[in-house]
Amino acid sequence: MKPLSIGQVADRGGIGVETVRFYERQGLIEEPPRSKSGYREYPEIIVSRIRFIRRAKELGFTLKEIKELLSLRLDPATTCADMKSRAETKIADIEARIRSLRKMKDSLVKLTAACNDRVTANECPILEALDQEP
Amino acid sequence: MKPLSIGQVADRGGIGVETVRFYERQGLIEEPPRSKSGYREYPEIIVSRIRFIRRAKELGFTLKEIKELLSLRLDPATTCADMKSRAETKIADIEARIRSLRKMKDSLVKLTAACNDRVTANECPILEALDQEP
DNA sequence: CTACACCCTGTACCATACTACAGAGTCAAG
DNA sequence: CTTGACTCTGTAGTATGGTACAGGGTGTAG
Repeated sequence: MKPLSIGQVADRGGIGVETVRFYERQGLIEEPPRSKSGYREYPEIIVSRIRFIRRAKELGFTLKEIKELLSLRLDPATTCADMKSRAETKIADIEARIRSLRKMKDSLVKLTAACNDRVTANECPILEALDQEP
Repeated sequence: MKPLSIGQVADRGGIGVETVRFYERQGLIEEPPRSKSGYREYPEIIVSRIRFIRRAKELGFTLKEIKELLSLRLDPATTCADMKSRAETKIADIEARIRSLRKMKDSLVKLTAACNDRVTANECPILEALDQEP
């Protein structure tokens, strides 16, 4: 089991070398031991750690939240219920963002529909709407 | 029609004084004339300009996009169809973001459902999923 | 032995949309 | 005339998630 260089870790994790160092600075991955010349020497396990980070990012977690998830994972007192609760909070969060985006979309759809009604007129309903009183 | 001070403009527009200056630096509002002591003196119309910015932001446009909308508005060659096309691009954009969020949500919902199935087990399906191979 | 890829630290930079000063000048009320 | 609120410029900081050097040292293949 030879230790991995930072470049090998980056490749296997599907991220950049700079990003690995960035995650280290952010406390998402711990500082690995160094070779006598100062090179970082990673155990294989770090790759799954990076995969964890990537998957969690895909699920909408921020790096700050992922840091918490990672420390939860290491804590033997963490229960499945703890993780579930985090996931549920994030679900609520995502739902709120979806609702907000849907509101934007609905307004825009209404405005473009109004455009269709008066293709010939010079005044544009979109510009008019944007000038409305609060 | 007395000119408005930057503070009055900020109050009426519902934004901060620093933000008014920031918008000026960003080219979203033009530089107003100055009093003999160097104070900015705004015409009333600037307030609707700021309202325009605020409403467009609420619709999901970035400041950069809003800057374009504002210059389109001033250009007499701009047609309602131009505005409609911008709005449609933004709608597509918002829909993509909604789809992406929904994907995240679905994955999280599945994971929390898996949690329910094995409340007694020690291993957590969420942590397991995050450790999966790419 | 030389070339070239890789690694090191530290710092600065990208976009986004502000926000917060410092240090100075101005305006209006009492 | 003083006091306090307001304004000025310019710069720097906030959060987010990286990316890009510069200017060195290291490791290995031919």
